Amino acid sequence: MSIETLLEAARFLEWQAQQQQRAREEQERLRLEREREQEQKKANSLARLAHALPVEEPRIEAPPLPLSPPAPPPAPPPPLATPAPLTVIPIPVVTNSPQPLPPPPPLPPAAQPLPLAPRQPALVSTPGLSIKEPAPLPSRPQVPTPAPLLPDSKTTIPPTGSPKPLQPLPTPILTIAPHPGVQPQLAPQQPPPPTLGTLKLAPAEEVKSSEQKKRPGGIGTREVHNKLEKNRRAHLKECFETLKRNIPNVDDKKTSNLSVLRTALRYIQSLKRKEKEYEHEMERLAREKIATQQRLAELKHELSQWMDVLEIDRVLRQTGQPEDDQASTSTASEGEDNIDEDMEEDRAGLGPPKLSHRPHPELLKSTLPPPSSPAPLPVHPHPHPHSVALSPAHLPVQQPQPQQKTPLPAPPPPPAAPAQTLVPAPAHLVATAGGGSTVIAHTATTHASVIQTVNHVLQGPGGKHIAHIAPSAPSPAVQLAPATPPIGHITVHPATLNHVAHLGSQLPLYPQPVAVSHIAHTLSHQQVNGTAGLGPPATVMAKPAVGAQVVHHPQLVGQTVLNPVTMVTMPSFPVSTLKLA
DNA sequence: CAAATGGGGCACGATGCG
DNA sequence: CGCATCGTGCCCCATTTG
Repeated sequence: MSIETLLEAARFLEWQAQQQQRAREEQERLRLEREREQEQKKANSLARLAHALPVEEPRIEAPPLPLSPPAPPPAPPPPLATPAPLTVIPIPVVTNSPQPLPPPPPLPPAAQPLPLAPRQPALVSTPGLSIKEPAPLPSRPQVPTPAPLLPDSKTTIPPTGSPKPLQPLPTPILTIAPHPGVQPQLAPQQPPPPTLGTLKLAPAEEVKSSEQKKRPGGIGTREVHNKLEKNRRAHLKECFETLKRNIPNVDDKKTSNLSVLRTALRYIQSLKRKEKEYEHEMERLAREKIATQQRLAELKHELSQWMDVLEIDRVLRQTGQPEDDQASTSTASEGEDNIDEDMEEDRAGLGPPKLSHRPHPELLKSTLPPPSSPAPLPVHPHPHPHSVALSPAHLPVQQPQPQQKTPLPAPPPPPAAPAQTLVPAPAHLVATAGGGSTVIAHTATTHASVIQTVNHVLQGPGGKHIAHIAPSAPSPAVQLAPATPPIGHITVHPATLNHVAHLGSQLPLYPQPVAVSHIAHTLSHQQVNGTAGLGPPATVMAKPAVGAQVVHHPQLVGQTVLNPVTMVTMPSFPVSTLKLA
């Protein structure tokens, strides 16, 4: 026999088994009905019922049981495989055979089957059989092939010697079916078969019969239940596998279900911890963000305030001293004129023109020799860091000299170059010295007030203005905000100082003209102080004593400086801290 | 409405395997 | 020996039936 034939046989058996099962189910139903009827009709029905049971058994037995047990041993897998499905099926075959007799042989001891057998075939089997008969018929020819296989597994079949080869199978099946304890007895021996759970009338066990009655569908109750249970376990296993796959660092093979659960538990706990950590981190970042935003808002607010003050200054200038502007511009000296022109040019190109001038009257009053100054120097307490206008103001003052008068030979080296230091550094405070020498103290931040101051200084009659800027510090002495960074630069030193320039009240005056000898630049706060950044800015301002701390600017030495200006780069400080001297 | 019935799940014991 | 698998009994719950 080829494997194919075996397979075919197996298929056939399977199909047959299915049909048999159906038939069996129907038969059982009918049987139950009959039994009821019988019970009702006959008081003695119990005994008869017992008879009936044996008859049924043979049916069931046929395919399934024999197959399952024998299957493993016989080499032919295909037939074996079939058995599994067949296990459910068996009955039909028997039923088909009009003669229940075949089954009885194994059962003979019971001897009861006889009466029942006839009934069933007549009642149940007939209808069921009638339908299914066709199937069995064809099966018969094929059956032989499978039959041998099965028989191989168990010799029990031959003994049955039933006309149908399939029948032998049933017998073994019966053996399988037995009650839990009986299972081991696979042999077609009689006792097991009767025990079939499906058969309600297990003679020996009344209790079981009652239980079985509870579940009429019962043929396969146990089997079905086993199947379901198997599925459930399979599902359970699958779930464990899934769980295992979702847990990192788990050996697929080593881990038992228990270890999987433990590992999963640990993993979940670690995840929870991480989650908490991340939450804390998020909260921290959120707080940080809020704080930063608040800081930003404060800065913006501060900025707006500065802008307001600046605006006020502008208004004051425009309204209160229009004349001064005109005067200052018109009265500039020749040299100053040139400078003015330069400044104007610069303004045009670099910054808003209007911010350039209008010193504050108070400034002039306080610092200048009162009456003489036609153009008061504005002191702008508000060093506006962002005002663009300031830088241009400086540029004209300082750059023009090299450019116009005598082009400087070479661009000064980055650190020492006056041009660089001067130009970029926004003027903050300006102190002017009469007679053309001017000292401009300025912060690193641009401020329109500086421009204005410069303009005034330059435009003032004879360039002899003295601008005094003093911080709002309690003492008259110039005090810059203590925390302010060091003074940036003193960029230009007048070629000739005819006038006294000073910063604050403490600035020493130059009683006499000073010969043009050098150009100072880039004096740091510390440098001016003579101390390494320890001294407060205010004192620095005063002490620079302008001349004392000067550094030579070879490029500018000997050049004509019409309107010498000394600019001191000062750290920006709050406007509030400054006040006009 | 109570009992019967069916489905699903859990627990236990038995068995096989590494 | 531990673990997985299987079969089975029992229980609980929802639905059906009388």
